[in-house]
Amino acid sequence: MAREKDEGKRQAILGAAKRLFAAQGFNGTSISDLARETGLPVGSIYTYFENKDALARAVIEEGWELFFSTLSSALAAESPERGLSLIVRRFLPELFRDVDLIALIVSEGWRLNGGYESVGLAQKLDRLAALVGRLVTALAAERGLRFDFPPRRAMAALSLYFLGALDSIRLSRSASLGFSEVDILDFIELSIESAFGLPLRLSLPAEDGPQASAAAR
Amino acid sequence: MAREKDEGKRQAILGAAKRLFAAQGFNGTSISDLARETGLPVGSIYTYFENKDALARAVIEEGWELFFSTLSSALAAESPERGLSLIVRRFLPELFRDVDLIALIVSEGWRLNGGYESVGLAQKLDRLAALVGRLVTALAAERGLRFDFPPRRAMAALSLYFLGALDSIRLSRSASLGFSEVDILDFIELSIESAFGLPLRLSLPAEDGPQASAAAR
Amino acid sequence: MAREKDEGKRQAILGAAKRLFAAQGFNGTSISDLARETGLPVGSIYTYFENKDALARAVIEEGWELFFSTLSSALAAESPERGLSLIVRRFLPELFRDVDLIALIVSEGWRLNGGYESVGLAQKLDRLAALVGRLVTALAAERGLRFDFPPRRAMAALSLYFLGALDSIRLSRSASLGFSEVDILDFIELSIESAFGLPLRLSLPAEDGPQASAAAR
Amino acid sequence: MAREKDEGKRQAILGAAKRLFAAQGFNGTSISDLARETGLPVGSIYTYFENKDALARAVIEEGWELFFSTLSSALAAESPERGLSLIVRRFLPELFRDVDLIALIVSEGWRLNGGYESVGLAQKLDRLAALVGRLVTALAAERGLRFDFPPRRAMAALSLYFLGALDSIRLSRSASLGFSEVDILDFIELSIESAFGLPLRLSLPAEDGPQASAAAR
DNA sequence: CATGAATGAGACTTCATTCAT
DNA sequence: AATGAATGAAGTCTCATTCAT
Repeated sequence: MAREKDEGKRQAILGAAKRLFAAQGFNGTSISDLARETGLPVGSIYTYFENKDALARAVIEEGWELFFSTLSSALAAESPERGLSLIVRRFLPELFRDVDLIALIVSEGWRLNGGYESVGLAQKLDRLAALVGRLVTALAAERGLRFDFPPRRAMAALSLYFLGALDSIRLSRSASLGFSEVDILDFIELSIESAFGLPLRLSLPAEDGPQASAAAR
Repeated sequence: MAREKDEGKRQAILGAAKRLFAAQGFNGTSISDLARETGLPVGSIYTYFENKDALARAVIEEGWELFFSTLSSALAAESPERGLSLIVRRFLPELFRDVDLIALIVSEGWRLNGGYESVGLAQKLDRLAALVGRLVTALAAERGLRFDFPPRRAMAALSLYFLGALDSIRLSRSASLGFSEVDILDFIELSIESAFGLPLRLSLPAEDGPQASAAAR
Repeated sequence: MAREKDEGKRQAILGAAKRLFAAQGFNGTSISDLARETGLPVGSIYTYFENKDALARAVIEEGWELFFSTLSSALAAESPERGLSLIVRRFLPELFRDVDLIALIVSEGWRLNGGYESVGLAQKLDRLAALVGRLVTALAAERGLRFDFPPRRAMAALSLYFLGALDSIRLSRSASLGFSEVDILDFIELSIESAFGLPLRLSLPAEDGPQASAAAR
Repeated sequence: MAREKDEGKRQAILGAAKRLFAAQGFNGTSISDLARETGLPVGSIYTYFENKDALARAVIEEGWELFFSTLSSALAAESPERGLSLIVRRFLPELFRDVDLIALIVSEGWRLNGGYESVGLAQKLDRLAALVGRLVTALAAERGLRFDFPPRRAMAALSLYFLGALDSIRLSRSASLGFSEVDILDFIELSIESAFGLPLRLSLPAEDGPQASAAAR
């Protein structure tokens, strides 16, 4: 038999693409950029991905899959409270390391052949909203709170916080704007605490505080 | 004789660039696209702008200038309360018509030769933050509230809300995500009301209510 | 005003394309081949033709137009007899200098985007058949001959002779097959003479005999 | 163990090549096309043929060999009259099923590395001409006719009819030109009959008349 | 021998920018 | 100043052929 497709190379390409697409945009990144970055010859990129569009879609798809599966499994066996803590203190910081990936989805996704539909964004967000929605509802019930948010507004809020956090962090990283990731996280935490009337901070063991994620960059 | 460097043409180019850069990205828009869109010959673009980068910078610069001067003058003579109302119900919806321009600034701005520095983003945001900060502080004082937000976190919050709203709206427009601009605005309003304990809705004359922003798209 | 599109360059490209497409096939001819052949930079080819397909279509279109208009005007004011002589002794030899053009139409035309339809071949042949048909009918009438050829078969015969002559000449030029253009012409002449019972040879002034066309290549 | 260089695979490749080269041209057919068409891996093509050129030469060579041997054996034991009938009514229609193969020879053959020489076209045509020439001479002698055709012109005539028929049929198949294969065959038959003053039609047993060729397409 | 991943030359095409007119 | 043809670098992608497995 001949050589098998080298998964390592595939991942290398995917990684380089994630980095460069996010950094320079889809149109601003050339296949030769990817070749140079990975050390592979141009032709090899096409051994692993049908074309540039397909590569971008794969970046988005696999990035999302990782993100979502990490999130769900993280929340699986936790109490609502701890779940929310986890999201803010563990999951978001981790996610923020891949901030550029989400930027890619948001700012370039629809430019791909076929637009957002081809990336299945609506469906992805629905799943995400459902996941977080369940958590919030459970927590509210537990606390005896009643949110009269219609689902539309809940999704809007979720989207605003999520995208806002991501973009703010991206911005704060590439320009010096006077605030950093920690400030964003603190603000999110504060918002949640005041919305639910509970101190998230206390419910988390100390092992990996906000400082860590702040130090990440 | 009459005119040298016809300002009308300059504006036409600027307008086309704003539209096309935002719609197709900086790299996805060619000078011929701009020529076709404006009806001007290719060469004329270079009469008014040194090159593509300079054009993008001008788009951002003038877009921002307009945005900022509109905002400041809108807030100039108003009471803090009305100021906040105005921002949410008048200014933001108007801003959201140019949502793509801000996206351009955020997602492509730093890609320009020289990065955000050449665009002066930090400085721009500082001015914006100061403006809103004054408003909020005044309002808080008036209401007897005490925010212990350090300026860093205040800016983070502002950035999160601002960018989050913009991106969410952008997203909701290009994909069908189950929520729309009105939901975003409603959520922002609610957040402010609950933060300051005041009903924004009431403080605004009826002429242009939330329906307007809903109808906007 | 800027430079005007240089018709000379356009013709140079067209000529090179005619030659090279016919010689190496459409797929076998690269744009750089054309650039090298014309001495123009690659980009300039695209100033004059939208793309390779459009160039091929133009080659065919303009070649045909020239061919057909030459033919019709040549026949306009002639008696049927002289018309037939002209075709065989003047027109065909001239046409045979562009033998490669017809080969291009026949062997590559349908490979173009859109096939023969996009080239309008059927219509072209109809016009040609009508033109020759009128001539033949007139001649037959004059001579008291009655051809019971249904139009289908007449077109078939025309096509066979026409394409057969062209391909034979092409072949005899690129390989050494033991016969040449003159032999083809002689045979055609003989066929016509025996079909109509008239000596074509006599009816033509001597100025430009078969030798000339033979010497042409 | 059983087989080295499986002849079946070789034939599969050859068949696919004949089909695809004729349909899409030599340059328009990729080795992967052949691999896909045959179900063989790319590498195997190179096990059976040194390279693409060699494959094309083999296609032509073997196609011609088959054609020629079929023709000679068909004519071997026949009277000249029946021989001619056979050619027109049996052999040509059969040949016309592989019209694209001859087109390949004619239009692409000389493009191969080395031109027609490497394919031996001149020699092939000589053999063909000799074969048909013998037949015609015999027939003429039998009928007491005297053709003063020099061999050059005879070959020219043969070539014209042969190539003309092939190209006309090809053309009539890919475009809708108002005539079809039957018309071509009828015209050839008529030409022969009038040249030799004999009715071909009658000399052939009924089993496979002109209808067959009509039905052929 | 069989396989198909690897490779890099080269195909078509676009485009920012210049500059003759 | 106005125009748009000219240009060549660079982009995406294909492909014949090789060669590790």
